[in-house]
Amino acid sequence: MNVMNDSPRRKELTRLAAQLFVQEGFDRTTVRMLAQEMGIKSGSLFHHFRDKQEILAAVIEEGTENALGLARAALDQCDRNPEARLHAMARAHLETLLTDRNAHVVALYEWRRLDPEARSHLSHLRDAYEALWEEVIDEALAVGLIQGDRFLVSRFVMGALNWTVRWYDPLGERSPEDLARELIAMITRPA
Amino acid sequence: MNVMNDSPRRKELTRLAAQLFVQEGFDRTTVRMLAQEMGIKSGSLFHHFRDKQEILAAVIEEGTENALGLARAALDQCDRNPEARLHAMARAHLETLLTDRNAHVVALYEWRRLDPEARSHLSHLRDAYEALWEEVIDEALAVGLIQGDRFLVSRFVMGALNWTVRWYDPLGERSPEDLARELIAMITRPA
DNA sequence: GTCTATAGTCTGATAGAC
DNA sequence: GTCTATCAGACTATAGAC
Repeated sequence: MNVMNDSPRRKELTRLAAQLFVQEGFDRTTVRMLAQEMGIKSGSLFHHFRDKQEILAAVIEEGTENALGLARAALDQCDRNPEARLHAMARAHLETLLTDRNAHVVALYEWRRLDPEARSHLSHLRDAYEALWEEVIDEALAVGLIQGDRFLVSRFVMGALNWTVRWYDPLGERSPEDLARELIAMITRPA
Repeated sequence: MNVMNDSPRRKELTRLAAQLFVQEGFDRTTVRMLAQEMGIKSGSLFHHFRDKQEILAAVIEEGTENALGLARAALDQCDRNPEARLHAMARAHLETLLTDRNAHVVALYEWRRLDPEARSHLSHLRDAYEALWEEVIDEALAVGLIQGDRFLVSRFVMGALNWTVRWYDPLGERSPEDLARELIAMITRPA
């Protein structure tokens, strides 16, 4: 058994699993469905992952790492303007969720299906991502760009963003960029 | 078989099912768990409901009807002030979601698990509820209380509200009323 | 690394007695 | 309206050959 490695094969399997978990949900996705999507038989799956739980953990880890990396990159390309930074975070977040509906969606919507050990192992990553958000929101509060309670504002903003998965139409006319701009406009006060 | 009736017994069973569906999710809730919670054996369940799907449909119907009724009642107690009406809607929505975490949560989070027939049967109810929201948001847009695209604003607001289920702590210090006030303050422009 | 074959468990649902 | 008993199928995971 070849668990806990980072082989390219495992990466690819994780990517395919993310897709199925988004389409069907974790509970309804069977190991047979996963294996078929990967072009192998269900028994072979357990050479790469100890059990189904480990597949979920791999997907969520990848999704959160990816979101964190993209958010940091987006912030690095900004100047120190709080509105630009808020916008960059919202845009990066929406692109990880909506562009090729993948691992980040699973991280958000199937978190509760993780067993306790995996959850505590991955909570650091998740906290780091949320801390980045709270940092940017603090900056916006500090200059009066937005007002209110830091905790509530960040939860409301992330809720508005995360819920887009439920109604966004990738074939429609609006881009993730459009959504980010409208959301930031909605919550910020005119200068 | 006694399906499609409105006996008090069935109402009570629906209420208990809602609770389990919220705790465990629809897929992970077995008919045996449902039966035990109701104090009967699993076979007896199918005297009240044709199948597991019908239990879900009953819960979602009840949750949406309840939310719709409470929203209408809240609006009737308002004057015509758009901000008061917005606040009343948000508060009613949060109370159905957070006060005794019940059928409305299932309606929002397990909608995709409905089979096509049930979905099309219940979509009228759902649409009526969303229409109420868009009406109130239109009123706020008309007087310049909020700005932006009607469709996007309503989706963002409902996202912020619906996501509260994931982080709200009923034992914490904030009431649904507090949340409603903060959210409306966040999105409205000073007069 | 993938296969076949299957163990062992749990699932939704039914039939018929009371 | 509830019970017991059970069916038939689906599920995760394992063992051992190649």
